[in-house]
Amino acid sequence: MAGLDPLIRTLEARGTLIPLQKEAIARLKIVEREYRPGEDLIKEGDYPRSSIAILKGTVFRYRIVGEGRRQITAFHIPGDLPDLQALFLKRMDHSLAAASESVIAAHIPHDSITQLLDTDPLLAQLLWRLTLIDAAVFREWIVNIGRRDAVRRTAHILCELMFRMRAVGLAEQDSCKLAITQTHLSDALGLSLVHVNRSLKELREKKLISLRQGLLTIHGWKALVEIADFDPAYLHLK
Amino acid sequence: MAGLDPLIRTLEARGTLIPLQKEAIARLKIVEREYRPGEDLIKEGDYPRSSIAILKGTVFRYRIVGEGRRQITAFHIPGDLPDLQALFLKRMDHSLAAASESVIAAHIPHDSITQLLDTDPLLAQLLWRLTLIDAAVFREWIVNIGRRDAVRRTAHILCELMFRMRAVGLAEQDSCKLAITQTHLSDALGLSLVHVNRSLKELREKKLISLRQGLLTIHGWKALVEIADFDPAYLHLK
DNA sequence: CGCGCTATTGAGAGAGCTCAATGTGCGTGG
DNA sequence: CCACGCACATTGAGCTCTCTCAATAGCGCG
Repeated sequence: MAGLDPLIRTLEARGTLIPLQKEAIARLKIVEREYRPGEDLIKEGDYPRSSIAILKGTVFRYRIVGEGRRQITAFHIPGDLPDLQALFLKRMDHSLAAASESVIAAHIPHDSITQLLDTDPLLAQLLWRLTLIDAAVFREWIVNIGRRDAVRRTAHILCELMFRMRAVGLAEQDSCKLAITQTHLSDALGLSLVHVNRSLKELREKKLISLRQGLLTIHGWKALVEIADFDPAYLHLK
Repeated sequence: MAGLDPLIRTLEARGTLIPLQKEAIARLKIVEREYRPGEDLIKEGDYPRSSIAILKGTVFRYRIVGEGRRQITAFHIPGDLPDLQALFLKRMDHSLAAASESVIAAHIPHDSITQLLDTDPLLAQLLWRLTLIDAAVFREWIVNIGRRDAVRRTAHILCELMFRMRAVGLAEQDSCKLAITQTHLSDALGLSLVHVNRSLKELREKKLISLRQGLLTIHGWKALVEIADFDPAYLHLK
């Protein structure tokens, strides 16, 4: 029963589920699999036949461009469905990988999702909504990379991650477990590793954050939000 | 009857419509409205009660950040549904404006869209698919802004726009009408106006493109695609 | 104990930015 | 029909934010 609990929490943070729907989700036949740090869950060009729900760990989407330059386009946390779009966009146009910690993912066959959608239009709407929120986050990332300098940009992504972890009950106090390295951050922010390190240093020296060994802590939420110009409206949480 | 033809062409470029579905779309009650260059169609914070189908002209989505820095997150061309997400994400988290030419937009009440979705699950899937493709384009923009230098980045967006115009029959030969200025491009690419001008100059001097008075022409498609590292897979066209 | 991954710091180089001036085309009023 | 205003495009020049190269440090694990 515990299996898809994270997914249910994620759905409830963004919409409403009645008990019957939770039961239907809990009844889904899933295959759990563990992935090593850095391992790909799906590769660009794949045609997945099931969708993934993250149960544990951090996952990111990425594309390699030019001569090995990597751009991360999203981070995903437990409860997320990072490849739901493959339900209707058959071919993967990007890859999905486990971040610095081993990841446990539930594979849900497309067939059973489709079946669920057919019988429950409201749940279908909620899943659609989830993909729309993904898109809203992508837009915010465009804004972040396009128009904020390195320190604000770094601050913004940390605000987003903490906010999302909180929304699904994965943060306690001001801390949450986030197994991402500075290399991940640099590839997500379109910055160099060195510059991310210096931006983090600046935030650290202002006593706003600490990030080490997979633990993100925000000591000065208010000031960080101010620097980042962070407005959580785009996350469309309840 | 001519009203929503651009929308039908856009849908058919990304999925299949049977005659019955086209008729249902053609029967939708719409209100057409014209917008002056620069005018907002929708503003951040609005709660739209209808969705927009662009019939003529170029539209863009944007957000203002910090001290008036604008980031454009998408361009939209005739046939596009640039605010379809508002169907399930009630509050707009960004604005929508007409580019340099007057725009004609059809307003389709959410009620009639919802009704259509309820009675036609396949059409619902196609519209869902449309929003997923939007998201794929957002991802590509993240990659473009995050990891490509100015010239490649500029080349890439021009490839995308031309490709999309072609897909809905709005390009002839190597030219298409695109009423966007260098200011729009700079806000879309996360570059300064001056630098976009210089990037365009470089592409122009290599005899690859020309862009003036709202007409984009690509003289060296192959070389441009090469420079841009452009792969249209992310547009998920048929 | 040493390898490998991640983080940190220094320093020089460069892509892209800002400020500022000039050019160009078009619509409008006299 | 011409002068003017306005929006957009172009070019020059100096500056700065961010990058790359390179070296060092810290930590966990076999």
